[in-house]
Amino acid sequence: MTHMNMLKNYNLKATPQRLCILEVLNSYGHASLDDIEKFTKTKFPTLSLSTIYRNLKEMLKKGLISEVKLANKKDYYEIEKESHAHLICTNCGKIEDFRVDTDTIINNIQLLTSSKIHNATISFNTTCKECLSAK
Amino acid sequence: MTHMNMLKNYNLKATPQRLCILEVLNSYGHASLDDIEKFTKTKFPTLSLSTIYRNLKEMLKKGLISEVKLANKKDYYEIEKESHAHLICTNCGKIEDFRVDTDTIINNIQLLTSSKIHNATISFNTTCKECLSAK
DNA sequence: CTGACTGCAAACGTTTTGCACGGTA
DNA sequence: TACCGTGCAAAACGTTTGCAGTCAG
Repeated sequence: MTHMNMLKNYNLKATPQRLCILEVLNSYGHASLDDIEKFTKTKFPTLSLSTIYRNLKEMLKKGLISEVKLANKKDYYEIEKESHAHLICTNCGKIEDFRVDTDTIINNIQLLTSSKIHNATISFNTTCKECLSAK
Repeated sequence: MTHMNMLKNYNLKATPQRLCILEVLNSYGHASLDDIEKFTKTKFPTLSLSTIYRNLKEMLKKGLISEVKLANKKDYYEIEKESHAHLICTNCGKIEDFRVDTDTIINNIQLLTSSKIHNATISFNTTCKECLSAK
């Protein structure tokens, strides 16, 4: 789906600024506020920080994007997609997605805790394949 | 182990302020900055915010405590303990620990990704047992 | 054409810092 | 006693807001 249509589907006007933010998120996979600011400013020198803040908030509220909070790291933003875990390389800083079958985990823990589980957030600190072989 | 000894083991002087912060973390299980400020101020009206900030930072660096970052929530702090997941009730806000066998999960993902996994961070949004039965 | 969106600047809340004093080991 | 830790006030930083002008639908 085009970013244009994504915005329309969530009832947000397709402004150049919003398209530009989605473009960063899409090409970076996971982008911090600084990433977004730097990237957008190169294409759009007048794009203001408040616009970035306002739009991230708006898109978060509508569920178009989601926020990734990691210990000892700044927050990252990503376009909403099917549930996945994050692999963070503590050596090179890279963040990768990894499909995990959360349904099985969730069912298990639901039984063990007698609670209703809505969703899971999972991340791993790693040394990635590339960093391992570089050593 | 006493809080006094915990501080000594990590080469931190056992000041009343630090003991008080550890006392909140211990009794709350998970405490936000506001929780800590409110609690400490009742026992210690002059205890300053900078002291709280400085000490949390110091204890985090030494590994005496750890930071819990949750989506749509402020940060929480907890005394470092064996690895566990967090169950967050989206109804009453309560945060509970839950022992999970991360070793099995970690071994699996290590094989699948050819990376070295150091640790896992896992949390679940839930409706807890009590909130479920209250309905 | 109209309401939603933007840029700018100012306001705001949170975290950090400098400094002089006080307390732990 | 020496040095680390504290309280206070000010500075720095990140985020939000008000407003007037602009643009997408």
